Amino acid sequence: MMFKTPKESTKNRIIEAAKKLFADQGYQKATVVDISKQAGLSEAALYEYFQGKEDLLLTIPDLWVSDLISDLERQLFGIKGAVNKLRKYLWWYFRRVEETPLDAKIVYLFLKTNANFMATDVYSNVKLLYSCLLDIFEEGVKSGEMRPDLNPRIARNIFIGTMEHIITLWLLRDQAYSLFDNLDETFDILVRAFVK
Amino acid sequence: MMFKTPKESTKNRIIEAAKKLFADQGYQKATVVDISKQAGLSEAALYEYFQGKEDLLLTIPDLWVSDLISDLERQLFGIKGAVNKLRKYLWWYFRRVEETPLDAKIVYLFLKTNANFMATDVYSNVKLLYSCLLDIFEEGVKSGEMRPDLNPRIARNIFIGTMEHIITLWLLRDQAYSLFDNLDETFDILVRAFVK
DNA sequence: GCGCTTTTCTAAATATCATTAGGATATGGC
DNA sequence: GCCATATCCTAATGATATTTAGAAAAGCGC
Repeated sequence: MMFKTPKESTKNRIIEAAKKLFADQGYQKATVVDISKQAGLSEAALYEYFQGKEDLLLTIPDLWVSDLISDLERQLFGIKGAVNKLRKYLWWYFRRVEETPLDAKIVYLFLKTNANFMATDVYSNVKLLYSCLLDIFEEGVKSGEMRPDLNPRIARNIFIGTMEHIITLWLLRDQAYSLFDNLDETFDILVRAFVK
Repeated sequence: MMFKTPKESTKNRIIEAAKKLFADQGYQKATVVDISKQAGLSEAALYEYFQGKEDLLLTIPDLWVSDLISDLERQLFGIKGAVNKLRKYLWWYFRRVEETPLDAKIVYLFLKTNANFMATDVYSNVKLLYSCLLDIFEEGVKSGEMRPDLNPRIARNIFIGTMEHIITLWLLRDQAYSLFDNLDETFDILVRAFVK
Protein backbone atom coordinates (compact mmCIF):
# COMPACT_ATOMS: atom_id res chain seq x y z
CA MET A 1 0.00 0.00 0.00
CA MET A 2 1.17 3.53 -0.73
CA PHE A 3 0.64 6.58 1.44
CA LYS A 4 0.61 10.08 0.11
CA THR A 5 1.84 11.87 3.18
CA PRO A 6 4.19 10.66 5.91
CA LYS A 7 1.33 11.41 8.26
CA GLU A 8 -0.75 8.74 6.58
CA SER A 9 2.08 6.29 6.89
CA THR A 10 2.55 6.95 10.60
CA LYS A 11 -1.14 6.67 11.20
CA ASN A 12 -1.09 3.35 9.44
CA ARG A 13 1.85 2.16 11.51
CA ILE A 14 -0.09 2.95 14.67
CA ILE A 15 -3.14 1.10 13.41
CA GLU A 16 -1.13 -1.98 12.54
CA ALA A 17 0.54 -1.98 15.93
CA ALA A 18 -2.77 -1.52 17.73
CA LYS A 19 -4.41 -4.24 15.68
CA LYS A 20 -1.74 -6.71 16.65
CA LEU A 21 -1.73 -5.83 20.34
CA PHE A 22 -5.49 -5.56 20.74
CA ALA A 23 -6.03 -8.89 19.02
CA ASP A 24 -3.25 -10.54 21.01
CA GLN A 25 -3.92 -9.26 24.50
CA GLY A 26 -7.36 -7.73 24.42
CA TYR A 27 -8.38 -4.10 24.64
CA GLN A 28 -7.73 -3.59 28.34
CA LYS A 29 -4.38 -5.31 28.60
CA ALA A 30 -2.90 -3.63 25.55
CA THR A 31 -1.54 -0.34 26.88
CA VAL A 32 -1.12 2.86 24.95
CA VAL A 33 2.60 2.81 25.78
CA ASP A 34 2.97 -0.62 24.21
CA ILE A 35 1.15 0.43 21.10
CA SER A 36 3.20 3.59 20.69
CA LYS A 37 6.44 1.71 21.23
CA GLN A 38 5.48 -0.92 18.70
CA ALA A 39 4.69 1.86 16.26
CA GLY A 40 7.98 3.57 17.00
CA LEU A 41 6.88 6.72 18.74
CA SER A 42 6.02 8.16 22.11
CA GLU A 43 2.61 7.89 23.72
CA ALA A 44 1.92 11.57 23.36
CA ALA A 45 2.59 11.51 19.62
CA LEU A 46 -0.16 8.95 19.22
CA TYR A 47 -2.66 11.48 20.44
CA GLU A 48 -1.86 13.63 17.43
CA TYR A 49 -3.41 10.92 15.30
CA PHE A 50 -6.22 9.60 17.45
CA GLN A 51 -8.46 11.13 20.05
CA GLY A 52 -7.75 8.34 22.47
CA LYS A 53 -7.52 4.63 22.99
CA GLU A 54 -11.18 3.99 22.28
CA ASP A 55 -11.08 6.04 19.10
CA LEU A 56 -8.10 3.96 18.01
CA LEU A 57 -10.00 0.76 18.71
CA LEU A 58 -13.03 1.86 16.75
CA THR A 59 -10.95 2.98 13.79
CA ILE A 60 -9.83 -0.58 13.09
CA PRO A 61 -13.28 -2.10 12.47
CA ASP A 62 -14.33 1.06 10.73
CA LEU A 63 -11.66 0.65 8.06
CA TRP A 64 -12.20 -3.07 7.78
CA VAL A 65 -15.94 -2.91 7.36
CA SER A 66 -15.76 0.03 4.97
CA ASP A 67 -13.41 -1.95 2.82
CA LEU A 68 -15.75 -4.93 2.87
CA ILE A 69 -18.69 -2.77 1.87
CA SER A 70 -16.91 -1.40 -1.14
CA ASP A 71 -15.89 -4.90 -2.24
CA LEU A 72 -19.23 -6.59 -1.70
CA GLU A 73 -21.16 -5.21 -4.63
CA ARG A 74 -18.39 -6.11 -7.05
CA GLN A 75 -18.35 -9.68 -5.74
CA LEU A 76 -22.05 -10.26 -6.21
CA PHE A 77 -22.15 -8.51 -9.58
CA GLY A 78 -23.37 -10.78 -12.34
CA ILE A 79 -24.37 -13.69 -10.14
CA LYS A 80 -27.82 -15.02 -10.94
CA GLY A 81 -30.18 -16.53 -8.40
CA ALA A 82 -30.62 -15.97 -4.68
CA VAL A 83 -29.01 -19.24 -3.61
CA ASN A 84 -25.98 -18.61 -5.77
CA LYS A 85 -25.64 -15.13 -4.33
CA LEU A 86 -25.98 -16.48 -0.81
CA ARG A 87 -23.26 -18.99 -1.49
CA LYS A 88 -20.97 -16.37 -2.95
CA TYR A 89 -21.60 -14.09 0.02
CA LEU A 90 -20.64 -16.79 2.48
CA TRP A 91 -17.53 -17.91 0.67
CA TRP A 92 -16.40 -14.34 0.06
CA TYR A 93 -16.94 -13.27 3.65
CA PHE A 94 -15.18 -16.26 5.16
CA ARG A 95 -12.26 -15.74 2.85
CA ARG A 96 -11.96 -12.15 3.95
CA VAL A 97 -12.08 -13.21 7.58
CA GLU A 98 -9.35 -15.79 7.03
CA GLU A 99 -7.23 -13.21 5.27
CA THR A 100 -7.56 -10.60 8.01
CA PRO A 101 -8.06 -12.50 11.26
CA LEU A 102 -6.81 -9.66 13.45
CA ASP A 103 -9.52 -7.32 12.23
CA ALA A 104 -12.09 -10.07 12.53
CA LYS A 105 -11.04 -10.78 16.09
CA ILE A 106 -11.45 -7.16 17.08
CA VAL A 107 -14.83 -6.93 15.40
CA TYR A 108 -16.23 -10.16 16.80
CA LEU A 109 -14.71 -10.24 20.26
CA PHE A 110 -14.17 -6.66 21.33
CA LEU A 111 -16.64 -4.49 19.53
CA LYS A 112 -19.98 -5.44 21.02
CA THR A 113 -18.48 -4.88 24.44
CA ASN A 114 -18.31 -1.22 23.69
CA ALA A 115 -21.15 0.43 25.52
CA ASN A 116 -22.14 2.73 22.70
CA PHE A 117 -21.29 0.48 19.78
CA MET A 118 -24.80 0.94 18.44
CA ALA A 119 -24.11 4.64 17.98
CA THR A 120 -20.86 4.26 16.06
CA ASP A 121 -20.27 4.53 12.34
CA VAL A 122 -19.09 0.95 12.34
CA TYR A 123 -22.49 -0.25 13.35
CA SER A 124 -24.26 1.47 10.50
CA ASN A 125 -21.76 -0.05 8.10
CA VAL A 126 -22.32 -3.51 9.57
CA LYS A 127 -26.03 -2.99 9.05
CA LEU A 128 -25.31 -2.17 5.43
CA LEU A 129 -23.27 -5.32 5.06
CA TYR A 130 -26.14 -7.34 6.46
CA SER A 131 -28.98 -5.54 4.71
CA CYS A 132 -27.66 -6.99 1.49
CA LEU A 133 -28.58 -10.43 2.81
CA LEU A 134 -32.10 -9.25 3.39
CA ASP A 135 -32.29 -8.21 -0.26
CA ILE A 136 -31.08 -11.62 -1.35
CA PHE A 137 -33.73 -13.41 0.68
CA GLU A 138 -36.45 -11.07 -0.55
CA GLU A 139 -35.35 -11.72 -4.10
CA GLY A 140 -35.40 -15.47 -3.46
CA VAL A 141 -38.95 -15.36 -2.18
CA LYS A 142 -40.16 -13.13 -4.97
CA SER A 143 -38.59 -15.20 -7.72
CA GLY A 144 -40.04 -18.41 -6.31
CA GLU A 145 -36.61 -19.90 -5.70
CA MET A 146 -37.37 -19.91 -1.98
CA ARG A 147 -40.53 -20.75 -0.09
CA PRO A 148 -43.24 -18.15 -0.53
CA ASP A 149 -43.96 -18.12 3.21
CA LEU A 150 -40.31 -17.57 4.19
CA ASN A 151 -39.85 -14.51 6.36
CA PRO A 152 -36.68 -12.88 4.95
CA ARG A 153 -35.83 -11.27 8.24
CA ILE A 154 -35.89 -14.58 10.07
CA ALA A 155 -33.92 -16.27 7.33
CA ARG A 156 -31.30 -13.58 7.62
CA ASN A 157 -31.10 -14.02 11.40
CA ILE A 158 -30.46 -17.71 10.95
CA PHE A 159 -27.88 -17.15 8.27
CA ILE A 160 -25.97 -14.44 10.11
CA GLY A 161 -26.23 -16.22 13.43
CA THR A 162 -24.69 -19.34 11.96
CA MET A 163 -21.93 -17.39 10.24
CA GLU A 164 -21.05 -15.42 13.34
CA HIS A 165 -21.05 -18.48 15.53
CA ILE A 166 -18.71 -20.38 13.25
CA ILE A 167 -16.38 -17.40 13.05
CA THR A 168 -16.41 -16.74 16.77
CA LEU A 169 -15.58 -20.35 17.57
CA TRP A 170 -12.77 -20.27 15.08
CA LEU A 171 -11.35 -17.09 16.62
CA LEU A 172 -11.64 -18.35 20.18
CA ARG A 173 -9.83 -21.52 19.13
CA ASP A 174 -6.95 -19.53 17.69
CA GLN A 175 -7.71 -20.30 14.07
CA ALA A 176 -6.41 -23.81 14.49
CA TYR A 177 -8.33 -25.08 11.46
CA SER A 178 -9.84 -23.76 8.26
CA LEU A 179 -13.10 -21.85 8.28
CA PHE A 180 -14.03 -23.79 5.17
CA ASP A 181 -14.07 -27.18 6.89
CA ASN A 182 -17.62 -28.52 6.57
CA LEU A 183 -18.78 -25.30 4.98
CA ASP A 184 -20.41 -27.03 2.01
CA GLU A 185 -22.36 -29.27 4.32
CA THR A 186 -23.42 -26.37 6.52
CA PHE A 187 -24.56 -24.36 3.54
CA ASP A 188 -26.60 -27.26 2.16
CA ILE A 189 -28.44 -27.71 5.43
CA LEU A 190 -29.23 -24.02 5.61
CA VAL A 191 -30.46 -23.86 2.04
CA ARG A 192 -32.73 -26.79 2.71
CA ALA A 193 -34.52 -24.65 5.28
CA PHE A 194 -35.06 -21.81 2.85
CA VAL A 195 -35.94 -23.41 -0.52
CA LYS A 196 -39.04 -25.39 -1.37
CA MET B 1 -33.20 -16.20 48.99
CA MET B 2 -31.70 -17.04 52.36
CA PHE B 3 -28.04 -16.83 53.33
CA LYS B 4 -26.50 -18.87 56.07
CA THR B 5 -23.76 -16.49 57.10
CA PRO B 6 -23.68 -12.69 56.97
CA LYS B 7 -20.63 -13.19 54.77
CA GLU B 8 -22.79 -14.87 52.15
CA SER B 9 -25.25 -12.04 52.28
CA THR B 10 -22.61 -9.36 51.82
CA LYS B 11 -21.06 -11.28 48.97
CA ASN B 12 -24.44 -11.44 47.35
CA ARG B 13 -24.98 -7.73 47.82
CA ILE B 14 -21.71 -7.06 46.03
CA ILE B 15 -22.65 -9.37 43.19
CA GLU B 16 -26.00 -7.72 42.71
CA ALA B 17 -24.41 -4.28 42.70
CA ALA B 18 -21.75 -5.36 40.24
CA LYS B 19 -24.30 -7.01 37.99
CA LYS B 20 -26.30 -3.84 37.75
CA LEU B 21 -23.34 -1.56 37.15
CA PHE B 22 -21.54 -3.83 34.71
CA ALA B 23 -24.67 -4.37 32.67
CA ASP B 24 -25.53 -0.67 32.74
CA GLN B 25 -22.19 0.95 32.04
CA GLY B 26 -19.95 -1.84 30.83
CA TYR B 27 -17.00 -3.44 32.52
CA GLN B 28 -14.52 -0.62 32.10
CA LYS B 29 -16.72 2.28 33.08
CA ALA B 30 -18.07 0.62 36.19
CA THR B 31 -15.48 1.42 38.85
CA VAL B 32 -14.71 -0.61 41.94
CA VAL B 33 -15.58 2.41 44.08
CA ASP B 34 -19.03 2.64 42.51
CA ILE B 35 -19.68 -1.03 43.04
CA SER B 36 -18.57 -0.91 46.68
CA LYS B 37 -20.67 2.15 47.35
CA GLN B 38 -23.72 0.57 45.76
CA ALA B 39 -23.13 -2.49 47.93
CA GLY B 40 -22.70 -0.33 51.02
CA LEU B 41 -19.06 -0.83 51.88
CA SER B 42 -15.59 0.47 51.16
CA GLU B 43 -13.48 -0.58 48.21
CA ALA B 44 -10.99 -2.46 50.33
CA ALA B 45 -13.69 -4.56 51.95
CA LEU B 46 -14.68 -5.82 48.55
CA TYR B 47 -11.26 -7.41 48.23
CA GLU B 48 -12.10 -9.64 51.20
CA TYR B 49 -14.74 -11.25 49.04
CA PHE B 50 -13.21 -11.20 45.57
CA GLN B 51 -9.69 -11.35 44.26
CA GLY B 52 -10.27 -8.37 42.05
CA LYS B 53 -12.49 -6.72 39.52
CA GLU B 54 -12.04 -9.41 36.91
CA ASP B 55 -12.77 -12.17 39.40
CA LEU B 56 -15.95 -10.33 40.31
CA LEU B 57 -16.96 -10.12 36.68
CA LEU B 58 -16.38 -13.81 36.09
CA THR B 59 -18.29 -14.82 39.20
CA ILE B 60 -21.53 -13.49 37.76
CA PRO B 61 -21.70 -15.74 34.68
CA ASP B 62 -20.32 -18.58 36.72
CA LEU B 63 -23.28 -18.53 39.07
CA TRP B 64 -25.77 -17.96 36.28
CA VAL B 65 -24.56 -20.78 34.09
CA SER B 66 -24.21 -23.18 37.02
CA ASP B 67 -27.79 -22.49 37.91
CA LEU B 68 -28.88 -23.13 34.34
CA ILE B 69 -27.01 -26.42 34.23
CA SER B 70 -28.71 -27.70 37.33
CA ASP B 71 -32.12 -26.74 35.97
CA LEU B 72 -31.68 -28.09 32.48
CA GLU B 73 -31.96 -31.79 33.14
CA ARG B 74 -35.15 -31.33 35.11
CA GLN B 75 -36.67 -29.34 32.28
CA LEU B 76 -36.00 -31.97 29.63
CA PHE B 77 -37.00 -34.85 31.89
CA GLY B 78 -39.84 -36.88 30.45
CA ILE B 79 -39.98 -35.19 27.06
CA LYS B 80 -40.12 -37.62 24.20
CA GLY B 81 -38.59 -37.02 20.78
CA ALA B 82 -35.64 -34.93 19.66
CA VAL B 83 -37.72 -32.16 18.09
CA ASN B 84 -39.81 -31.80 21.21
CA LYS B 85 -36.69 -31.62 23.34
CA LEU B 86 -35.18 -29.03 21.03
CA ARG B 87 -38.31 -26.95 21.31
CA LYS B 88 -38.35 -27.20 25.06
CA TYR B 89 -34.69 -26.27 25.23
CA LEU B 90 -35.24 -23.13 23.18
CA TRP B 91 -38.31 -21.96 25.06
CA TRP B 92 -36.75 -22.69 28.42
CA TYR B 93 -33.50 -20.91 27.61
CA PHE B 94 -35.17 -17.82 26.20
CA ARG B 95 -37.39 -17.61 29.24
CA ARG B 96 -34.39 -17.72 31.52
CA VAL B 97 -32.70 -15.00 29.49
CA GLU B 98 -35.78 -12.79 29.69
CA GLU B 99 -36.00 -13.37 33.42
CA THR B 100 -32.38 -12.48 34.09
CA PRO B 101 -31.34 -10.01 31.40
CA LEU B 102 -28.51 -8.52 33.43
CA ASP B 103 -26.73 -11.86 33.67
CA ALA B 104 -27.40 -12.54 30.02
CA LYS B 105 -25.97 -9.18 29.04
CA ILE B 106 -22.76 -9.86 30.92
CA VAL B 107 -22.45 -13.33 29.42
CA TYR B 108 -23.17 -12.32 25.84
CA LEU B 109 -21.55 -8.92 25.64
CA PHE B 110 -18.68 -8.91 28.09
CA LEU B 111 -17.49 -12.43 28.53
CA LYS B 112 -15.95 -13.37 25.22
CA THR B 113 -13.96 -10.18 25.41
CA ASN B 114 -12.03 -11.67 28.25
CA ALA B 115 -8.71 -12.80 26.87
CA ASN B 116 -8.61 -16.09 28.73
CA PHE B 117 -12.30 -16.85 28.73
CA MET B 118 -11.58 -20.26 27.25
CA ALA B 119 -9.65 -21.18 30.38
CA THR B 120 -12.35 -20.21 32.87
CA ASP B 121 -14.78 -22.47 34.69
CA VAL B 122 -17.61 -20.61 33.03
CA TYR B 123 -16.51 -21.84 29.65
CA SER B 124 -16.56 -25.48 30.65
CA ASN B 125 -20.04 -25.00 32.03
CA VAL B 126 -21.19 -23.36 28.82
CA LYS B 127 -19.82 -26.33 26.94
CA LEU B 128 -21.88 -28.58 29.18
CA LEU B 129 -24.96 -26.52 28.47
CA TYR B 130 -24.35 -26.89 24.76
CA SER B 131 -23.23 -30.51 24.73
CA CYS B 132 -26.76 -31.41 25.68
CA LEU B 133 -27.85 -30.11 22.28
CA LEU B 134 -25.38 -32.40 20.60
CA ASP B 135 -26.99 -35.32 22.42
CA ILE B 136 -30.41 -34.27 21.22
CA PHE B 137 -29.32 -34.10 17.60
CA GLU B 138 -27.57 -37.45 17.85
CA GLU B 139 -30.70 -38.96 19.28
CA GLY B 140 -32.76 -37.43 16.49
CA VAL B 141 -30.55 -38.94 13.83
CA LYS B 142 -30.42 -42.34 15.49
CA SER B 143 -34.17 -42.54 16.01
CA GLY B 144 -34.86 -41.58 12.39
CA GLU B 145 -36.71 -38.46 13.41
CA MET B 146 -34.03 -36.41 11.67
CA ARG B 147 -32.19 -36.96 8.41
CA PRO B 148 -29.73 -39.84 8.58
CA ASP B 149 -27.02 -37.77 6.91
CA LEU B 150 -27.36 -34.83 9.31
CA ASN B 151 -24.09 -33.96 10.99
CA PRO B 152 -25.10 -33.30 14.62
CA ARG B 153 -22.22 -30.95 15.20
CA ILE B 154 -23.21 -28.75 12.28
CA ALA B 155 -26.84 -28.82 13.32
CA ARG B 156 -25.82 -27.67 16.75
CA ASN B 157 -23.75 -24.83 15.32
CA ILE B 158 -26.72 -23.62 13.35
CA PHE B 159 -29.05 -23.88 16.31
CA ILE B 160 -26.75 -22.16 18.80
CA GLY B 161 -25.69 -19.54 16.31
CA THR B 162 -29.28 -18.59 15.65
CA MET B 163 -30.12 -18.51 19.36
CA GLU B 164 -27.12 -16.39 20.25
CA HIS B 165 -27.75 -13.97 17.43
CA ILE B 166 -31.35 -13.41 18.42
CA ILE B 167 -30.36 -12.88 22.03
CA THR B 168 -27.49 -10.55 21.23
CA LEU B 169 -29.68 -8.38 19.02
CA TRP B 170 -32.28 -8.22 21.74
CA LEU B 171 -29.70 -7.17 24.32
CA LEU B 172 -28.11 -4.55 22.08
CA ARG B 173 -31.57 -3.14 21.43
CA ASP B 174 -32.23 -2.78 25.15
CA GLN B 175 -34.83 -5.55 25.33
CA ALA B 176 -37.35 -3.34 23.64
CA TYR B 177 -39.47 -6.31 22.52
CA SER B 178 -40.10 -9.90 23.50
CA LEU B 179 -37.62 -12.63 22.70
CA PHE B 180 -40.58 -14.81 21.79
CA ASP B 181 -41.70 -12.66 18.87
CA ASN B 182 -41.49 -14.84 15.75
CA LEU B 183 -39.95 -17.66 17.74
CA ASP B 184 -42.42 -20.26 16.48
CA GLU B 185 -41.69 -19.31 12.91
CA THR B 186 -37.94 -19.37 13.48
CA PHE B 187 -38.13 -22.76 15.11
CA ASP B 188 -40.20 -24.21 12.27
CA ILE B 189 -37.69 -23.05 9.67
CA LEU B 190 -34.82 -24.57 11.61
CA VAL B 191 -36.60 -27.87 12.12
CA ARG B 192 -37.27 -28.06 8.41
CA ALA B 193 -33.51 -28.12 7.87
CA PHE B 194 -33.02 -31.00 10.26
CA VAL B 195 -35.91 -33.41 9.72
CA LYS B 196 -36.64 -35.46 6.61
C1' DG C 1 -18.85 -8.67 81.96
C1' DC C 2 -14.03 -9.83 80.20
C1' DG C 3 -10.20 -11.28 77.57
C1' DC C 4 -9.31 -13.50 73.21
C1' DT C 5 -9.77 -14.56 68.39
C1' DT C 6 -11.75 -13.94 63.98
C1' DT C 7 -14.31 -11.44 60.90
C1' DT C 8 -15.31 -7.26 58.74
C1' DC C 9 -14.27 -2.87 57.70
C1' DT C 10 -11.83 1.82 56.78
C1' DA C 11 -8.48 5.49 55.61
C1' DA C 12 -4.48 6.13 53.45
C1' DA C 13 -0.59 4.56 50.46
C1' DT C 14 0.96 2.52 46.07
C1' DA C 15 0.91 1.19 41.21
C1' DT C 16 -0.66 1.34 36.70
C1' DC C 17 -2.06 3.61 32.91
C1' DA C 18 -4.77 7.06 29.88
C1' DT C 19 -4.39 11.70 28.83
C1' DT C 20 -2.40 16.54 28.66
C1' DA C 21 0.96 20.46 28.85
C1' DG C 22 4.61 22.64 27.11
C1' DG C 23 8.46 22.63 24.63
C1' DA C 24 11.96 20.54 21.18
C1' DT C 25 13.08 19.10 16.55
C1' DA C 26 12.51 18.36 11.88
C1' DT C 27 10.66 19.83 7.22
C1' DG C 28 9.58 22.79 3.39
C1' DG C 29 8.87 27.41 1.22
C1' DC C 30 11.06 31.82 0.60
C1' DG D 1 19.50 31.57 6.69
C1' DC D 2 14.80 32.08 8.58
C1' DC D 3 10.05 31.64 9.45
C1' DA D 4 5.94 28.63 9.73
C1' DT D 5 4.14 24.41 10.30
C1' DA D 6 4.07 19.64 11.19
C1' DT D 7 5.73 16.17 13.97
C1' DC D 8 7.51 14.50 17.95
C1' DC D 9 9.28 13.98 22.94
C1' DT D 10 9.89 14.41 28.19
C1' DA D 11 7.54 15.11 32.06
C1' DA D 12 3.46 16.06 34.55
C1' DT D 13 -1.59 15.09 35.85
C1' DG D 14 -5.46 12.49 37.08
C1' DA D 15 -8.23 8.50 37.39
C1' DT D 16 -8.65 4.17 39.30
C1' DA D 17 -7.38 -0.78 40.61
C1' DT D 18 -5.03 -2.92 44.33
C1' DT D 19 -2.48 -3.28 48.88
C1' DT D 20 -1.25 -2.11 53.53
C1' DA D 21 -1.80 -1.42 58.31
C1' DG D 22 -4.52 -1.55 61.50
C1' DA D 23 -9.27 -0.20 63.83
C1' DA D 24 -13.98 -1.57 64.97
C1' DA D 25 -17.20 -5.21 65.59
C1' DA D 26 -18.81 -9.72 66.35
C1' DG D 27 -18.58 -14.19 68.25
C1' DC D 28 -17.32 -17.05 72.22
C1' DG D 29 -15.49 -19.59 76.14
C1' DC D 30 -15.14 -18.32 80.96
